[in-house]
Amino acid sequence: MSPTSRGEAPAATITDVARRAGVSPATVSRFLSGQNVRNAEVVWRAVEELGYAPNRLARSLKSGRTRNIGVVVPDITNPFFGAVVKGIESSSSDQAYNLLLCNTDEDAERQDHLLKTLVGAVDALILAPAIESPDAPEALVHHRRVPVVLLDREFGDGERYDSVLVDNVGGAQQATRYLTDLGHRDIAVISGPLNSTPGRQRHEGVEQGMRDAGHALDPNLVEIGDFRETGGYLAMKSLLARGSMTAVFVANNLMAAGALRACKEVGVRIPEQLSFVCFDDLELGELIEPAITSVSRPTVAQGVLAMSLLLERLDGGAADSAPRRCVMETRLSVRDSCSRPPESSGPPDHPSTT
Amino acid sequence: MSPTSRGEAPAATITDVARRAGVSPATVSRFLSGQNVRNAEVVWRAVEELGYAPNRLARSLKSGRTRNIGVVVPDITNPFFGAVVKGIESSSSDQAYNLLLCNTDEDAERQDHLLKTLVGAVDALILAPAIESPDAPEALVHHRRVPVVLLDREFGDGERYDSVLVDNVGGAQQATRYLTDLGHRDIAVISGPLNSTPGRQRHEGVEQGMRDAGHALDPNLVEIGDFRETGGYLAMKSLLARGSMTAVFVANNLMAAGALRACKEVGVRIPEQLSFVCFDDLELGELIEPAITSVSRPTVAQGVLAMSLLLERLDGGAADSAPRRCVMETRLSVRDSCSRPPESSGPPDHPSTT
DNA sequence: TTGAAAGCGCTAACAC
DNA sequence: GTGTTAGCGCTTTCAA
Repeated sequence: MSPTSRGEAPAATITDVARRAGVSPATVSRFLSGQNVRNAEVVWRAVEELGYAPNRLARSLKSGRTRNIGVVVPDITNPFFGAVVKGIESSSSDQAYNLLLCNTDEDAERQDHLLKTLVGAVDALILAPAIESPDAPEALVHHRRVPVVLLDREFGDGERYDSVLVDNVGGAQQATRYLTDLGHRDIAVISGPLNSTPGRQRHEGVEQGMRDAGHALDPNLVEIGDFRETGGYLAMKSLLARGSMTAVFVANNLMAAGALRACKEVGVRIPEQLSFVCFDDLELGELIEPAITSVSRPTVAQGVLAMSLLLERLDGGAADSAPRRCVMETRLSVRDSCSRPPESSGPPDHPSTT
Repeated sequence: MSPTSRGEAPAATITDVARRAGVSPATVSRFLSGQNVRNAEVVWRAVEELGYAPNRLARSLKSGRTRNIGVVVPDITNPFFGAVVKGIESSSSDQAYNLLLCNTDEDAERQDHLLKTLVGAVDALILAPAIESPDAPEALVHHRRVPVVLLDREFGDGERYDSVLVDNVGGAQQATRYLTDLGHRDIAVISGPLNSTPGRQRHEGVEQGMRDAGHALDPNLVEIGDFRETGGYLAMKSLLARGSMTAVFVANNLMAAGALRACKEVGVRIPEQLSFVCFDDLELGELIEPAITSVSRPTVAQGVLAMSLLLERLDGGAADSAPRRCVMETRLSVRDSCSRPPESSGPPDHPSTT
């Protein structure tokens, strides 16, 4: 009663091939792994005729290696991670590794679950931890034998893994100084979660930048977001309702999109009424009016680097060397979203009334 | 000479647990699968103490099932597919399936390679084929036993798989009629590859819409793009150089972004000089000036549906029923990128000179 | 060069 | 309820 008899044959095994070729399974195995075999011709034909493909599961069980690499990111729809993944992909495919791409949705619990199921299914891991993870997740600690590269974010307990990071402090600091140089002093910040590496470091960068100019961050002009669009929107709404800033720094692209939406909704004109800088380039950045000045960083290159660190641990000799920490540089891309503060806020260097 | 001795112990096996608990491996296996066991307490403790986790490879080899689902998309950075993946994820996690997300980069060869390595590693597949695939890839045909759901695109040889699609013809047609109703007649089209389902169908929809209004598509105003940003940019550039259209329909979001960039570069004002419609909403759509009128469609919901079709084949009873073809509706989201054509192009209903 | 045999870790009969 | 046994498909000693 099966629809058609063709296509229903269970996949051919190495034994089937061996039988057909009149040799032992061992010989077929050797042939497949490129060793010299007397009847290579015959074996090859048997393989072809049966459409034989080795069972990866069995192979992995035997060898202990899966040739899979797990890639765990908090949000695959964030263009930043999308670009990183492209970088990872581009340098993994040649190496005959498969990528298991997974999304944690910034959820530590989900991440833990994911890692648990991933261990055993992958030979190595590239992990951009969810923001809520202060320490390495249990699943990771338990299985130290899998090489791990941390991406974009670290754990509080630190330097036990290879990592690929960017100079968050420097980037945010440079952006802030750009604003102070324009004459801004009342600068608002929409930061990311301070328990995440980029959230904390970018915040520090802003503080640093303010200090450089002899100012201090007004606690009343600080908002903490969640690195997501809605967080940025709400934070900006809140700032606009109560704040008196002339400029704002937003800690990532998604929140920046939300913040811009809030500005648009309220009718705040950028840069006339408010100067706007953010960390990370915005998707479709050139179409947005005005083009947003932002802290740019390598994205694809971060992925490529992460992958090459991993490959060194896997194939190369660097298996047991000390963890490496790579920090990549940022660059301020000046566009059209910043100007000098409106005159009304008083000449920066002559404190008038207060 | 190993750095530390701790953490180097090979992962505990079921036999280790059995030994420690003083029972047989089979008993441990039964305990783990929820059967009643006399010394459950003891076994449980042994599991805990050893930090035992079953080897998924061995388990899969035995059972023949991996509890992995492959998701293959042409471009993970396309927000459309990002949203679809979110939908897929949301309905898969509860079901204890892992997602292996893969990117083909619209490359048929890469896709074929991917599918080949995926077979055996997954129990099922959700596939949005690369545009170049006229027929089902060999890897798929060879392994009919894996349930497949086609997403967004079909193969030329058709209805052998479940599929989740949208009404491309209807959506494009509606958008076109919206333009003709506004009085446009010289409507340009930037289509996707005509050998892909959405490319062809959306093109047909435009032709249909033109016919409805008693017009015909001017071959001189048709460009074929590749569904990517650059393709849209180049096509628009080309149109602007030679065309005399008053409106343009762009077949997807990425090309629309490119086309808009081209317009901006050349200084064409939308909608005053050119009305603009596209298929698929644009990322950050609300921030773009003007907001672009587009054909919206379910995205997350498409993912959810695809996953539920798959789960029915996997767990449910529908294993052998006929393939189902689900076509979801689109909706025209009217925004600010269209207006009546400039007067100069002549009154639509009074053919003046010709 | 090749075949026989053992075993990777787990589960499912089958007997007790 | 439990232990024994066999085997999933493959690779890899070990002899020949």
